[in-house]
Formats: sequence, C-alpha cells, structure tokens
Amino acid sequence: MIDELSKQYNPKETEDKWYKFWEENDLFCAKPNPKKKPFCIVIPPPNVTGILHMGHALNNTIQDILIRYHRMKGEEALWMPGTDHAGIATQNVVEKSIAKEGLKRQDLGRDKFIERVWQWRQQYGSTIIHQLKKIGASCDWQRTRFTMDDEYSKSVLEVFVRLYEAGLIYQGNRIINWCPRCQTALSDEEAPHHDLQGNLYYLRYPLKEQGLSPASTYGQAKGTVPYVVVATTRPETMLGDTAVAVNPKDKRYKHLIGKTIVLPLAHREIKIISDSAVDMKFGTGAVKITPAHDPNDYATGKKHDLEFVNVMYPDGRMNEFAGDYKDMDRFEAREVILEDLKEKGLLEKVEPHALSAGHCYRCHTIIEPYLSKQWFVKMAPLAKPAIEAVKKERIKFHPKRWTKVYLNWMENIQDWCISRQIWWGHRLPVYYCKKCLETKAPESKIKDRKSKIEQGIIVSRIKPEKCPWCGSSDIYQDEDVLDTWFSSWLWPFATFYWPAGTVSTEVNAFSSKGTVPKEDLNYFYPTSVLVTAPEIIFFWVARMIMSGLEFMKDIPFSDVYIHGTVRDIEGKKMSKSLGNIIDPLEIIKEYGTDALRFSLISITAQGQDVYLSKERFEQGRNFANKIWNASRYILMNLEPENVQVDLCVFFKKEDLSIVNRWILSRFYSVLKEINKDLGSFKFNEAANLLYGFFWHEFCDWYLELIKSDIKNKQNQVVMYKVLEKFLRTLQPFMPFITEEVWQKLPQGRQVTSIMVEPWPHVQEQVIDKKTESKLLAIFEAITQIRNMRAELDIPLQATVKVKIACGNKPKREVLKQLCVDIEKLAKCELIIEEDYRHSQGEFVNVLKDLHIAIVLAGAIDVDTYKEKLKQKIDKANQDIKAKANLLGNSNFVKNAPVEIVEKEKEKLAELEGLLKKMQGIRDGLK
RNA sequence: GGGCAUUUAGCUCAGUUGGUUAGAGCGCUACAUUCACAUUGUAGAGGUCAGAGGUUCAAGUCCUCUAAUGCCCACCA
Repeated sequence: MIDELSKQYNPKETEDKWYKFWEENDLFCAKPNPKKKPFCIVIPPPNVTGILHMGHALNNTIQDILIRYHRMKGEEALWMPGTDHAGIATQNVVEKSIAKEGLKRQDLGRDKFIERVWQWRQQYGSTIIHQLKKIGASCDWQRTRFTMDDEYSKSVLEVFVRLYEAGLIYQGNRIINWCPRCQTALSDEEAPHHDLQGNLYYLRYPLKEQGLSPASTYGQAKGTVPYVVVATTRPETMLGDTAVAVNPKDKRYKHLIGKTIVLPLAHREIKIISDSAVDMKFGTGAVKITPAHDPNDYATGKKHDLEFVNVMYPDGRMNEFAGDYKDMDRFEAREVILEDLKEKGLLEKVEPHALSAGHCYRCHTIIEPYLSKQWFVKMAPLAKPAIEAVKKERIKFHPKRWTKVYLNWMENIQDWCISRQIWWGHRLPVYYCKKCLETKAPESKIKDRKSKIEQGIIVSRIKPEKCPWCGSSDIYQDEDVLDTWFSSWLWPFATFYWPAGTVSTEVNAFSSKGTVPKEDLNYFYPTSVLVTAPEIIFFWVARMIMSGLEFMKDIPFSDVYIHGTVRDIEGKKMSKSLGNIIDPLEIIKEYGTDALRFSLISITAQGQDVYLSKERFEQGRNFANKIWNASRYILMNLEPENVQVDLCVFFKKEDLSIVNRWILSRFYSVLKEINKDLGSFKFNEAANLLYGFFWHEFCDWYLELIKSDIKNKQNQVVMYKVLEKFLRTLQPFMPFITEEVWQKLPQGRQVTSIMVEPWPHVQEQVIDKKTESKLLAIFEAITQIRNMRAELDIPLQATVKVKIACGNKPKREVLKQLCVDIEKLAKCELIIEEDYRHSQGEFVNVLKDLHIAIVLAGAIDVDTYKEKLKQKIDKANQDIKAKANLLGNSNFVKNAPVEIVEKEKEKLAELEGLLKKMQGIRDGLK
C-alpha cells in the first residue's frame, strides 16, 4: 500500500475527499459544552454577491488557523458563517441582470423586483460559501446565517424600535451624501473622499445698490457696476445660492454687509451676510452660500435663517429651480453656466485647484451633498461605552496601533444616516398615518418617546392596524430600507437569534441540530477574536462594539486582529478594475489549497500589507511536496509494531541516542515558540518555524543521520513520534495534506481525523539546550569538511581521510559517538585525536576548538593555501583587535552586565586560540 | 491640514525587551541524478540596515530632524 504513494503530492486527489469527510462527520459543528471553554469567531460575512479574492483567502485562512488550533486545544470552537445581503451592491447586480431583458426595476415594481433578487440569491448566493469551503474553512455550516433571514430581520427591527424609543433614532432634514447614480443617501463612511484636479472659479455677483465703492482688490475697474467676487469649485450650485457671506472682521467687505446682490442667471436677490466662520484668506474672502448643496452652507443657512433652494433632481440633473438649465446633468450645467457667465463678463478668472470629493463606494460616482429627509442614529451616547471598553483594554486591537485610529474616529463620531432609497434590504419599521400627517401642526410632536407615539409617525415591530393617535386605518409604511451595515453591526448576537429565545425551524432550514439558540448565545457570546481588514474598522468593527454594549450589555469580542491588505507585486490593491487579480481558485487548481494557505500566511507579517505574485505560491507547493516525500520515506521504512511503543516507558532519557534526544528537544523547543506565536497572532512566524524545523532540521539532518540505522527500534519510534506530532502542529495551517498523511499512519487505534486530535503538549523535560548546541557544533564541523572538499575540488563520491583534533574531552566524546554519521554525511574516513600535529600534505582548517585536516594523497598548492590562511589570520587579527579594544574600555567593563563582559572575554580567548592554531599551521608549511 | 505605516542582500520581506558573526524565500554561481523528494541535495557569493544628528560602554533596534513611497482621516468655498 505504501509503495503506491506517488513521488509527488497531488492535492486534487485529497482535498475534496477530506473536506467531504469532515463535513459528513460533523467535525465543524460546535455546541454549548459546560465542560469546555468556548472559543468563537464570527466570520466577516462576505457579500452575497461576493466572489472569493485573495483578501478573503487571507482573512479566512487566518480565522481557520485560529479555529483549528483552539479546537485541537480542547476548546469548543465555533466559527459562525454567513453572508451579508449587501443592499446596494446586490441591487446593482440584479438591476444589471434584468437590464439584459430591457427592464428597469421600476418596470417590475417593488414586490416583483424583490422576488427577482431572492431568485438571484437562490441561484448565485452560495457561490462564496462554496469557495470558502474550497480553501478549507472549518465553519459550522449548519448554522449559516444571512442578514435577510426572517429571524435575523427580527433582530434588526427590534434594534430599530428600541433605539427609536430610546430617542437615539430620529428623522431629519439634512445634507447627506447622495449618489445620483444609485439614487440613494449614503453614510459618511460610504462616501470616501478622493482627490480630484478641479478648478476654482471666480464669479462676479453684481450688487443691487448702485454708487457703492467696489471691492477694488478684485480687478474691478472703478466706476463700473459694483460686484462681489466669490470663488467656487462647483459653479452649478450658484443657482441655489441664498446669500453671500463675508467675515465681519474683513475690512474689504465691511461696508457691504446687509446689502443686496442680484444673483446672475437665477435673477434672484440675495443678501450679503457676515459670519466669522468665513476664512478671509481663502479665495476672495467672500463665499457664496448654497444651503441645500453644501454641509457648511447648510449650517450657515440654519444659523442665519436662509432659504434652502434645492436645484437638482435625485438623478443629478438640474430641476425646475434651475430655470433655463432644467434637465441638464449637473456637470453639463456647470459648463453651460460658465459659458453664460463668461458671456456676461461675470467670470473673472479660473484657477486650477486640487480638491477632494466624496465618491460612492459602490459605483464610484461623485456624490452630491444633498438636502433630504433621512433617518439617523445619534451616535455619541453609543460611542461613549465603546470608547471606554477599548481604553480599559477589555477589547484589544492587534497590532496595537489601530487602537488610536479607532479612538480618534469614535471621539469625533457623527450621526449615522441609516435610510437608503433602494428596495433590497430591511424596510424601515416606520409607518405613517395619512390623516395625522395632513392635520398635524408643524410643532405638534410629542417629545416623550416612551409613549411610542408621535403624531402621524408610528414605529412598530409589526404593522399597526390603526393609528394610535387618531384611530384611522389609512396607514402606509416608509418606502426606505436600512443601511446594510445597520444589520451587520448586530452580527455577533443576531446570528444567535437575539432577542428570540427560540427558533422556528421552518424559518431557517439550517438551524443548528438539537441546540437551543438561547443557550448558544449565552455560551458563545462574547465571542473571542474578530479577524478583519483595516478598511472596515469604522463600517463594522466600531459599530459592533457599540451595538454589543448597547443591546447585550457586553463587549462582542475581546480581541480584534487586523491583517493587511492584499496587493499585487507593484503594491497596488488587487481589484477587478485594475485587472491585477490573482484568483485564489486558480492557485488552488495549480498548487493546491495547502500551498495557497501556507504561502499566504508565511509571507504575511503581522498587520503588514501583503505583496503577491504567483511565484510566491511555489514555496507552499514545494513544502507540501517535501512533507509528502519525507512521510513517504518514513512510511516505507516504518515497522507498524513500533508505532505503539510509548517513548517514556520504553526509553529513558539517558537511553536515547544523542541524535534522538536532539530532534525531540528541537521539536518541543519549536512547539513552545509556536504556541507563543499563535497566542500573539504571529502566524507567519509560527508557519516559518514549522517550515524550517521540518525541512532543515528533521529532513536535512535528522533523517539523513538515522538513515543508515533506520530499522533501529529507537529510531523508528522517535521518527514516527516526531512526524506524527509535527503533522498535528501543522494541521491548522495545512489541513489537507496533514490529514492525508496522518490517515496513512499505521496508528493501531481507531482514529477519526487529525483535526480533532489534541494539540501536542510541550514536554519541558525533553527540551535540552545543551544537546541542541552540541549537535549544532557537529553540523558545523560536517559543513566545514564539505566546504573544504569543495575548496579542494574533491568529487563528492571520493572518500577522503579526515583528522579532527579536539582538546575538549566531552566534545571529543560526542564526536566519537557520531563518528559513523559524520563519516557518512561528509563522505570521509574519520580519525579523532586530542592534539593536532601537522603532517605534510594536509589541508587544515580551524573551527572554534577543532582542527579539521584533510589528508591529501597528492601535493597541495602551498601558495593558494597560504593565501587563504593569510586571509583568515588577518580576519582573526582584526576581530581580536576589536574585541581587545572593547574589553580595554573601562566604561564597557564597568557598565555592561557581567554576563556580557564574560561572554566577550570568552570570545576573545576563543579568537586568540583560533589565531594561534592558524599561525601554527602556517608556520608548519614550507 | 492631521495621523499611521514603510525604507535591511539583485527581488520580496523577517528581525521580540538595545548585547556574539544581521536572517528567510526567490534569484544567482559551482557541483551532484540508479538515493523519500530536481517541486531535490551539497557548498558558495551577495548587506555602510534610506540620510543626518543625538542618547548609550554598546544602536538595524531608542530619540530628533530630513527625504522618498504608500495608506487613512478632515465641513480646503
């Protein structure tokens, strides 16, 4: 059976097989177990429209490593999976798909359109889930949640109602970020600013009053019609101007305050007002005020009780208040308005001006600050405890620097616009009474939210039959839906069906087998670690902390691990539009899932961005192949009866050969480090330790050393034990190959899967640093001999006679013990002596306290040899000089710790010995 | 305007609290193919740790400044 193993590891044959096996045996399932410590991660729910990219691959590999590690450590490890309905993104996708049939969503109507979205979700919505399975994610899939599930939606509505009743949700007419393409409001986070190269246009606004002295600084010829020059980057908004503001301290304009301007093109009269917020140094010091199209101007407008003139339709075209420019797109209108102003001599000048503007995070259209009626969450009260939780380190960010980013944002938090003018999402649980709205006086609101009634507005978990105010049954629901993030921020507890204590199985066919959800929530909340990318700290992480503290009265997780962004080899973010995507599924096809996972992890330093090229994945593939072949070799030579031998019982420590003592000590030393690294989120360091240990120590040295005596019982036991434990330690990183090999081991007992085996325990008593350093010295000697052979051009096949002289008795004993191994590895015949006496025809090198001499059959080239020796002697002299200087420095001797001084003294002595030996060799040469 | 990160071998990056001779992968050079593995092995070359100053017995590591690159935040008309 063993000989059938192919020479190369073939991931295709193993991955699907084992994944299916794990799932069929419910190995990913977790349920409350009072005897075990819970460990829970909630997945950052990918968009239901999502397609797996490298960012997902990295994010989910990290989570899987954590989950698999903690599962093996004996904790009840739950990885809660699910997807996000991704309101705007999904709606856009479905709109595109119906556009192929020549349809707009309005043609279908709301209900039909929503039906189409559900159909789409049915058909394509699990793509990302299948892809997560391909990368080996060990999520408890039976629990898979979706933010639009009925039960989840109940949580969302519950939260809305509670916040409204607490006075933390309000409706307001404010300037918000409006995407004219998606035709919806966006939160500030959804409208990131990007730099633009635009212009600053200087417009002349004529004064109504004649005979005033002009603001002469601005190129105005005396005696002409006086005007004020304003500077703007968005001239099309001038049609909505309702004032011009100047700073009260500005001498240039003092006399004009209160005067009237005739707004060009719009032919309206507006006032010049004074406001200390105006920056005298910017532009002309006079600023046009457009309260309906700019957040600053809005504030000014409120303050001065100005008119609000909205000049645009929701789609970004100019509306009826734009007069002649009606129906023009906002950017087209800009050009035409500039032309018209120029014609009238009212465009003074144009200056290039760098600015930044918000862009829709879904379609990248430049957003329009737009006055409209929206729903908001008052954030400051929610932020307060969330700030405390992080300041008091109940929640820790890794790497730490993100704490500052989080706190900075939280301390300056703005109210959150949560209503969206789209169809796909949770519809606001807000109902209006037609009659009340028609009859109510503008200020007739009841302020006491506890009564849950406000005339005309009913916020309710279920649709009310009658208006509680007037009894009318003419009630309709708000058309808007909630921001997608208004459901995601509940993820750590809404996935456990908060606040419901039970779940109706008909609602969710995937509800977890035989567990009562309320227990789940109690058991798994707060969750343990949240793993995510920096770009959603504000969108999601911060908000989850707020909602957790508000509704669960507890933090949602104790650690937040922020990993880097995946970039291409040139440092650009990987994105479809740039065409620089490396598709993880392609990598899996070509190199295997374990290779993908291992390579990704090993090159991702904590919190640093990841620069990827396809070749990077060869490392992982090669490692998998190395593991495969080493395992194959061990399996070919292993006698099954040795597998069950217990190391501690059959071999006392002093019975173990030095080589076996060494490899066991090395394994546990490495394991100790790995535990430390995994505990502090240093996944790359753990991965690289495993790589280095297995390849260079276990394969290159250990297996080579025991090769000639591989049937020895002790060697058999040790080599098997180390392999078996190594596989377990590697399992979280490379779950497939470790399972495949582990299942082939002749374990002589009933086994299920490596993934539910215990994590190896560090055997402190086996760690033996002295043995480790002894072996290291032997390896150096072997390398030295090989090096000398190469210098002498001695073919690898030829056996040479080598003399090693060592004055140190214990070391000489080790050399004698390992004589046979050294002879084999260095291909030599070894003579071990106490003192070195030079004979003619010997090529000698000094390595610490060793003389290593190759006895040559023929003559050696004395001159070349001398030259080499001279170089080494010079180097030694230099080093000695440096050390002597250091030790001669009384400050060093006085101030440095004793150990360091002692060490330096030893080194000096060592160097001096080395020099003496080399000089001896030189002097022995003719 | 504010903040963060990065700068170490030809390339991509590690380097914990300051303390031997600064590491890895890839690439490069030479040699090796009846050997578990050429997706391999052996040996080797390659570094003024961005620059300047400072603290210290001692700096890649701490402090200050400078430069370059990238990212984030901000109500820059």
